Amino acid sequence: MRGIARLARELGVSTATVSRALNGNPNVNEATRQKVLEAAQRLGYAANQAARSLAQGVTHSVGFMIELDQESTTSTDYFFMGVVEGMQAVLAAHGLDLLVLPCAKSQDNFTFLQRFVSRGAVDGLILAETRRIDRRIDLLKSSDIPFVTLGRSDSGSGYSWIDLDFEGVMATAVERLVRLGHRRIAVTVPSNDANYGAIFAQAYRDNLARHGLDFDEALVFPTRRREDDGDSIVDGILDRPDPATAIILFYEVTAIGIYRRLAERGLKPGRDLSIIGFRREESVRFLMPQVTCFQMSLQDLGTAAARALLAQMPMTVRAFPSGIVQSRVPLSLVPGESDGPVCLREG
Amino acid sequence: MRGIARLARELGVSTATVSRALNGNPNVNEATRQKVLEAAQRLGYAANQAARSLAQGVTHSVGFMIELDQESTTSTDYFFMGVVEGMQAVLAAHGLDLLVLPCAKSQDNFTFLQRFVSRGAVDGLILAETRRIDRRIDLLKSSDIPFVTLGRSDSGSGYSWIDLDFEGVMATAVERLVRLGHRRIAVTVPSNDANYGAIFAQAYRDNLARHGLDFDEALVFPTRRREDDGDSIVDGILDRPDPATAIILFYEVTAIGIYRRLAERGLKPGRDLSIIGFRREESVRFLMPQVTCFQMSLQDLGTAAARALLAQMPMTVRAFPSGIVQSRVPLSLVPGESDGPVCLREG
DNA sequence: ACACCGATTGTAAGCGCTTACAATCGAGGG
DNA sequence: CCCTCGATTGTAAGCGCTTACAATCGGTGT
Repeated sequence: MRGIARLARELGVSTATVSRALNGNPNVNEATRQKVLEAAQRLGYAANQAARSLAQGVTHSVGFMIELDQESTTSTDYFFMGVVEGMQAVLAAHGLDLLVLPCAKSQDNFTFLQRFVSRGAVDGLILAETRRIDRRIDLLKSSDIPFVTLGRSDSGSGYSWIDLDFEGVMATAVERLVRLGHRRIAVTVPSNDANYGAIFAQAYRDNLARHGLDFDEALVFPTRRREDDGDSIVDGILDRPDPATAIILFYEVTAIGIYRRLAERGLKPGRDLSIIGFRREESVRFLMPQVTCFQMSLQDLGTAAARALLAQMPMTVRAFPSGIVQSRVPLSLVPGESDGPVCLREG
Repeated sequence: MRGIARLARELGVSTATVSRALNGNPNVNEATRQKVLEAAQRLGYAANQAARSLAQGVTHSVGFMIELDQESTTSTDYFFMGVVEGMQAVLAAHGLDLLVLPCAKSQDNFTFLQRFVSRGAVDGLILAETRRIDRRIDLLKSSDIPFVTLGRSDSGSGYSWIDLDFEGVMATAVERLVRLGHRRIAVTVPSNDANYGAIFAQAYRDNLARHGLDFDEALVFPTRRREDDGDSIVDGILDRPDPATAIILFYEVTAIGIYRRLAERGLKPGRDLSIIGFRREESVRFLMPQVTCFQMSLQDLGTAAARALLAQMPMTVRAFPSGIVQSRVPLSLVPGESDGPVCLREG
């Protein structure tokens, strides 16, 4: 005999009483509860997870699905750990375990997710790297499992998401540059299929318009998250009749290549070309002059996502309202020396 | 009625037959199996995880416990993603799910682990950041759950571990520097309580001895994984009667601070001070001159750990021998320009 | 024609826990 | 002193799946 039955026999009570005592059920004599807890402690007993889930119909755990991208492993990860930290803290406070579920880029992320969902392995899900069109969202919507996505998609609106405030970032960046006298502002956008690229690009257009600036397709540079697009960008910006005087980077690392190319051409970042990076990255911290960029708390992003999830989960106590949450976490500007007043030196 | 029973009724067979068909049991008529599979597919059926685990006594999942260090979140993560990728691939090929279990630095990692173990939430475990003395290892040894640690500990030897080949790295580094004429070689070691620090330091002493060099406590610098210990290191090395001419860094980022200080003193890395870094890092890729360092495949580390775990799990098919595995994954030297022949300029 | 056998399927007993419902007991009310 | 009621505990029916064991059936050997 094992498990709860053993404990029960040991104490001369029924398994029901043990179960109640362990689960904080109020219908147990306090003295009895103490005896049970003591014995459980002494025998190192912990309820079997599977049996519990089966009987209760819930797992007390939520999954955070991430995708492992062989190519950019060294980068995305760095992003997630902070986020996971925030999530974990909030979920743990509500008695939920966070399971990070890594999906290899090579396998179909839809099938991967489906397995966990249809098997009832988790009570809730958080998705990362949302696509513009993402079947996973439809899947989750049609199943009845609570979920939150990190990033918006175009898959309708009846669900919760948390995203970065790309619009706010872009508004601040453009306004800052305009104040400094810039009228021709270039931009880099991610070249992958994640939705944030489209959002970032749209925010760029919107904010140019807001300041009465013309949009020029030639000033938009798709980049990957690596430092070596500097040459084409710098040359593309400057070697034209109406060169741009500033650029906003989606990936801050791009600054490295740009700095390099500027140096080769005898130009100085901040004077001959103003540069504003988006999300602050570890590997760029040491670049001089420091890149003006935007910073955020990854932990906050995580806690926001966790809370948005909890808001949909059936539970008795909750420190915040329930329902659908759609919000953008703000980033703050970290001024550097990579931007400055437009340089009046004429080509 | 739901689950397997529904499927069974739908098909006019017993639940036992459905279960057998779904689980690849050979005692099922092939035609029947096809019908079952087709129906399951059609109805989007997948066996309930909890019920399955309860009945079988196994979960088909393994946990990878990592610790979230608020301070170094931005760094360690980057390490894990590659590792997770390797693990996931191997485990998935054996029908196991990998669950990454994040433990907040603030909570007791022993209790955290214990919960998952005693609740039977996973069939196997992989531990990261092993301490010299690590109660978790004793816990796992006394429970009967298969496990592997990333990193050695002093907790006996009857268990599997995978570690980096610190000894090999140090041997190569010292030998390289000795060949270049260096006789006074400094070292930085991590200042935390993980076991690898002690191992690295010991390997340093051993290899100095091997080449007949004296060990000097003053040339050992504890550092954290950040760039700003450069001043004290450079000054500590050079402002002494018998300055060191080379240094081996545990954390490659330390090179950034060192370069900076060297520059301030009008000195050049590779000429006035030879520098060899340990594990190659993203954020140092752009430092000039490039740091000579050691590189490894994080994926390989992950696959090695996963295989070592599988070697202990009860299973019928396995592509490699079972038993305890203790191995070190090698790193390869990436020559840069940060080291060179000892500079004969006399103080 | 009969016992026997392998292939296939069904029956039913759990796996360890939760929980609706019944049972018990002592106290307070009439 | 009997009845009702609240507090506490026990009983037992599942939760959805696996699997040992029994049952069925068509074919074989004699």
